[in-house]
Amino acid sequence: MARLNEFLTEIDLSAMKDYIADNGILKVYAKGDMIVREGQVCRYLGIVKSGYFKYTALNSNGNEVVTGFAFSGDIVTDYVRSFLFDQPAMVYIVAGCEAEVLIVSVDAVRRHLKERHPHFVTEASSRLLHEAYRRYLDCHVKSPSERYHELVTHNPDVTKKLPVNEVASYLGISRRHLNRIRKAETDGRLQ
Amino acid sequence: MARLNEFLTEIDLSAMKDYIADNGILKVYAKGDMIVREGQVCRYLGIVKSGYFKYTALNSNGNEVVTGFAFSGDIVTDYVRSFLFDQPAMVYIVAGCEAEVLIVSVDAVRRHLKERHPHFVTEASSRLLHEAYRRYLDCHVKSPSERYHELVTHNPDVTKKLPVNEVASYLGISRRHLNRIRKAETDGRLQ
DNA sequence: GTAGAGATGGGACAAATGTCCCGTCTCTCG
DNA sequence: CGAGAGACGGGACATTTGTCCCATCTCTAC
Repeated sequence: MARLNEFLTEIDLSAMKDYIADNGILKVYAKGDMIVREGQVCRYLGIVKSGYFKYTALNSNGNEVVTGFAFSGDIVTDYVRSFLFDQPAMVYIVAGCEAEVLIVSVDAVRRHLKERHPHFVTEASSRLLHEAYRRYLDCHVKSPSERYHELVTHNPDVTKKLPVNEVASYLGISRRHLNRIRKAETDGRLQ
Repeated sequence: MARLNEFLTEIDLSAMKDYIADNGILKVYAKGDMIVREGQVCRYLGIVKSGYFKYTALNSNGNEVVTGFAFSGDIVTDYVRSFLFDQPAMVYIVAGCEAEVLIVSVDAVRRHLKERHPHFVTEASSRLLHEAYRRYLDCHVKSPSERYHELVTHNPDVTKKLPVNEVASYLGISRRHLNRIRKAETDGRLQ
């Protein structure tokens, strides 16, 4: 159940995780604290120990849109831009509630992996590409309610623990509409 | 203006392209012919010499949804599933009109790159991940008309040459609605 | 305990988007 | 030239989805 960046995917990140477990220091984030802002390069990489983070971006109206999450046990960082290319992040990474994270510097992990696990980046990028591609196709091919039902079946815990606002935003719909989808579901089940 | 898979991105694929230019054989596809179907592993990899291809998938109603294109000069193949993992494609690759392609086998390219350009996959996967991620964010953050306007400004030729149906499907909206967006645009310009 | 903040479900209405359909236009084929 | 196929723009209407709002509920701070 490892998640690098916000992709809910089954990638073997043990090389990276072991390094963090051995070298990380514990940091506590209050709700709303950010690991990185859009436009900043993310210098840290962590494993979530408690609480959760959301990845967000701003739309043209200046409203926050949730693009992904990192829960307990997940790796949290801006892999795609900061880790790979030393470029500023396109997203914010925000604590959804008080959260503990074991963090190390991106530079240190990069050095370690390059020396000890030279194929890590090839593997991780390829598998994340696979996942990003699947998600891209999902956006095109599936309706919001289809995606909601998949989320519920694959990650039942997620939909229960998170605020409705954030789930709706993640699905690309309004809170009001997610309520409608949920109501239709329970109504259907009651008949 | 290289495109690996349907991602319109500026990746240096010269190593791959040079190999195809030297070893490829020319194949002609009629409109509607497929390079690969969903569920098949794609064994070929090509450079489009004339015409164009569309990447498509089926939604839950069984309707075709366009997820990307490959135009003249672009590489066309199922990189994410077939090339990387030898897994069956999640998409169809269909000739949008009569098209000529210089093709080689995926196996041959893979062997060549592994020997002569050992960093190719790391590079290509990382950059495609970057592009796939950007697109994923776009889906979340931008409205259909915002995406239409970006498409028009970045690829004006594309929107002119393609059937309206296919552009609309690629943008994730109906043909009717794309017409509305276009009309609003010209109306605005006339005032 | 109590007041305030924030999350929640849902009503009423507005806006966005899809579906169906038609007349027109262009192109090909005979 | 004439007929049929297919792409196109857009009207009319239906459906989906968003916005605004409110009453309720829970939790926290004092």
